[in-house]
Amino acid sequence: MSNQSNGERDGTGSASATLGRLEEEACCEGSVIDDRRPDPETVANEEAVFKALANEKRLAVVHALRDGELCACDLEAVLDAPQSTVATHLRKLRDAGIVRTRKDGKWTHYRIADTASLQLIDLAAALGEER
Amino acid sequence: MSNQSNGERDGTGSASATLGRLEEEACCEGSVIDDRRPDPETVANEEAVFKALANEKRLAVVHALRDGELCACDLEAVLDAPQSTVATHLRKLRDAGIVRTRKDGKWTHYRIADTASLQLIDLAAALGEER
DNA sequence: AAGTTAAATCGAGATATACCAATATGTATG
DNA sequence: CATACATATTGGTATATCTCGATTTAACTT
Repeated sequence: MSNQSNGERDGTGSASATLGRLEEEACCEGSVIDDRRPDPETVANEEAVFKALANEKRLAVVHALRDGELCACDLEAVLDAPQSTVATHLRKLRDAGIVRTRKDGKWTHYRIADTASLQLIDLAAALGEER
Repeated sequence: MSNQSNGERDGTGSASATLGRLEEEACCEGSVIDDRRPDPETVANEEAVFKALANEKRLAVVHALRDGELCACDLEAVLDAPQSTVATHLRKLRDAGIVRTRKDGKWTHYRIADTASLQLIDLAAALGEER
């Protein structure tokens, strides 16, 4: 596991390398920092997706939709929660682009928008197990 | 209220099934529901992972660690936030199993625990874009 | 041991999210 | 158009999470 037996030199390098002895006195360089800052827009996208899925009930909805679309009333039964609560969660999943809706008369059918969401969830489950 | 019409066939005449025409009068079956309920433990695992990543600063940390481990002080600089704030976020990532630590004297080095986390983030970014 | 630095933890106020009853909107049907 | 039903939205409260100064713990250094 750990890895990092590696031995990469931690980047202190530079002048200290010339002396070599006791160069352990440097940790925070300052040069690294700028390079490691991620693109804010990318992070915002990721955050939106993760927030949408960071909830027990919304995850249960996505799981329920794995085998095909369901109407809101079915999902209400699956979650066993008040109608307004379920509707709010569905709204958030929709806003996040995780699910799409199909209107059929007075019913609204929900389905997974992109199978990538399912991959995402499977990955998270795997990661979560080995905690 | 919730429940209400529930699953019983709405009394329009149970015989409707025999005719079959205009059988669009049924949406919530009741049979579907039980089959579609996910395993609570699985959902809990997924939720823990998604919660850990559903935060701008913690995502920035994971991104920063893509290219290799960094010490807490480096991450403090990356996030540009007070030390205690950063430490709290790192604690959460550690509790969630997203990162691991290596103690080196007075420094603590953080690294990604499992590259699956990176896949996870890439998937989320892709999903987030096409919103 | 006293002083210094890195990092973790604590405590409390600020912000966000979840929950759900009540209400509103939309769509059929009599 | 009155009624019933499916779903969406609203508003207020409960709960959770974020933030950060202050404090503590731990590992050096002199």
